[in-house]
Parts: sequence; structure tokens; C-alpha cells
Amino acid sequence: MEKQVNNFEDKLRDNSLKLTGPRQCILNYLACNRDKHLTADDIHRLLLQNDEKVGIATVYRTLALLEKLELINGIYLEDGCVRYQLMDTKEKHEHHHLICEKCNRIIDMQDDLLERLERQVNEKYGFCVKNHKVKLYGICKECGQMKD
Amino acid sequence: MEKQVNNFEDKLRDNSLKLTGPRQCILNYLACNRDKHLTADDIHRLLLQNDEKVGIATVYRTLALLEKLELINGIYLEDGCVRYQLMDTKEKHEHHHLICEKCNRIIDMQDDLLERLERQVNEKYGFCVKNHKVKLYGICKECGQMKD
DNA sequence: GTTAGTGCAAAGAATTTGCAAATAG
DNA sequence: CTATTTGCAAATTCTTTGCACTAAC
Repeated sequence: MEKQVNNFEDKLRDNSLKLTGPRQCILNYLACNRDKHLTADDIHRLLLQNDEKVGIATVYRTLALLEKLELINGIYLEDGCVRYQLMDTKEKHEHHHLICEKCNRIIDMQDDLLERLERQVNEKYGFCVKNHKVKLYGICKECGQMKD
Repeated sequence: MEKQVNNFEDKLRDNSLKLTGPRQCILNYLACNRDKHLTADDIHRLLLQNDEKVGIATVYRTLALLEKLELINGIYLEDGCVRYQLMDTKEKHEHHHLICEKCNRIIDMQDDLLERLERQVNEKYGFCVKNHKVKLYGICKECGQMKD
């Protein structure tokens, strides 16, 4: 978390952008909830709950900025709103998500098992893979165990 | 294509839904453009161009129906609108998409190389994979060859 | 002080909904 | 004939934008 915040300050400086209250706040919330997948609205609501008066427009603008600076990743599910999560600096690519079709939980998955696939894509399609977004849909352990 | 249309008629009958002009038309457009990735608006525009007077609401309702009947798949890109494509009845899962970050082309990829990954997910997370959505981002062959 | 960032309210885009009229079975 | 579907326009949802005001550097 420290690392990302420092990283953020550097990236802002490099682009002559300003380190403002709302920006610090929003990055902080994401850093404290790296396991969650928050929408702009979630973050806005969280801020208001903690008496941080930040407009929703600023939340959107900050999330767009953080995504451009490659500090967060957007996840696009089927419900029409984007969810964000802090990027793991150790990751080469984005990590994968398991989405339970019963409880709608989103489970993070760190394994990077797509290297072989990416190599084959390069050979067969001449396509040079830079990033990937993998979502696996199914039934999670807990839901699978319930005998409804 | 014949197969899908028949399949469609059966599925409608099974659910006491009606086979209407707009529904046939829309499925037909998708069947004739299985390699494309059309938005509701694309389809609506196509229909109007061919003097089929169908309201945009009907297009949305029909696409939702076709998706529920598992005849088409929705692809959720970063531009905020859903694109649809006829499902290939031969496929176990959805196929993958390569998205070029330069020309924004979407390339279909039939290989199903995720079986090993899915097996490991099942072992490690107890998660039973039913479907997947894989998008690989990068630079396509043509864009990679351009020396701009 | 200058430039970038913010909040607000209004605009925009994609999609959904309510309802009376139309149509398939 | 009856239940489903349609078209239209209005509503909704998520997101973006314009602009005067504020805050970083």
C-alpha cells in the first residue's frame, strides 16, 4: 500500500498533476479494499459516510486517472457498471476473476496460466498480447455445497 | 444458420413465446454476421436501412431474449455498450476475443485452451467453471507491421 | 500567481419501462 | 379470442462535460 501511494505521488509529479485530497482519499479506499471490486458509486458512498465531501464527478475523474496511470484495473461485468480494484504491482498482467452465477461473488485468482495460450496466439494470429481480461463463470465452492 | 433458426422456433414454442417478424429478422441479421460484433444500435440501424420498421426497444428486448435462450453471447468491452454475436452451437464455451489496442478490431479465436486452467481452478478453489469470457488485449498482425 | 482540480448541475449515451395498440397462436 | 409483443415516448442508470470557484505547486 505504501508503495502504491509513493508510486502515485511520483506519477503525478512526472505528469505535473496535483496531489489533492480527493485523489489521496480514493486511492486510499482502494488500497484498503484490494480484495473488493468497487464501483464509482460504492466509493462515493464510502467517502460520504466518512464525511469526505467529494462529488461523484471527481470520483469518476479520479478513477479514470488512476486507470490511465495503471494503478487500478477496471472490471466490466454484465450489470453495466465498471468495478475497480487496485493493481498488484507484482503482477505482469491483470489477474483473473471467478464469478459465481449463484451468489454473484467475485473471487480473485492470482495464477497466471495463460502464458502458453498467449504464445500460441502470437504464433497463429501474429497477435502480440499485452494484457488480458479473463472471467470464469460458474458455481463457487460454498454455493456448490448448498443442497438447496 | 438453419439449425439456429429451428432451434429458436423450438425454444420459443417451449416457452409459449411467439415467433414474430422482428425476432426472426434480428436473429437473421446475427446469423448473417456471425463474424461481426454488433451493438443494439448497429442492428437497429441495419433493420431501418432494409426498411424493417422495428423500434429500438424491441431490439433490446429481443437481444435479451436471445441471450437468455443461449442463442447469442454478449461481449462487454470498455466503450460501455454490449456487442452481440451468434453462439456457435459446436462450442462448449464461448470463444475468445483478441482486441487490438490500435485499430480496435475484434478477432475471434476458436481454440479452447483453457481446459487445464479450468481444471486447476476446480482443484484449487473448488469453483466449478461453466463458461468463460477471455479477452486478450494487444496489437494485431497488421498494426504490428505498420512502421508508423 | 498560475495551472490544475473540484463541485455542481446539466447533458449525454445506453438501456429499460409503462401503456395502449397490434398481432401470433 | 386471449396472451404476448410491439412501438413510442418517458424514465432510469451510469458516466461525462461546462464552467465558475478553489486549491496545489
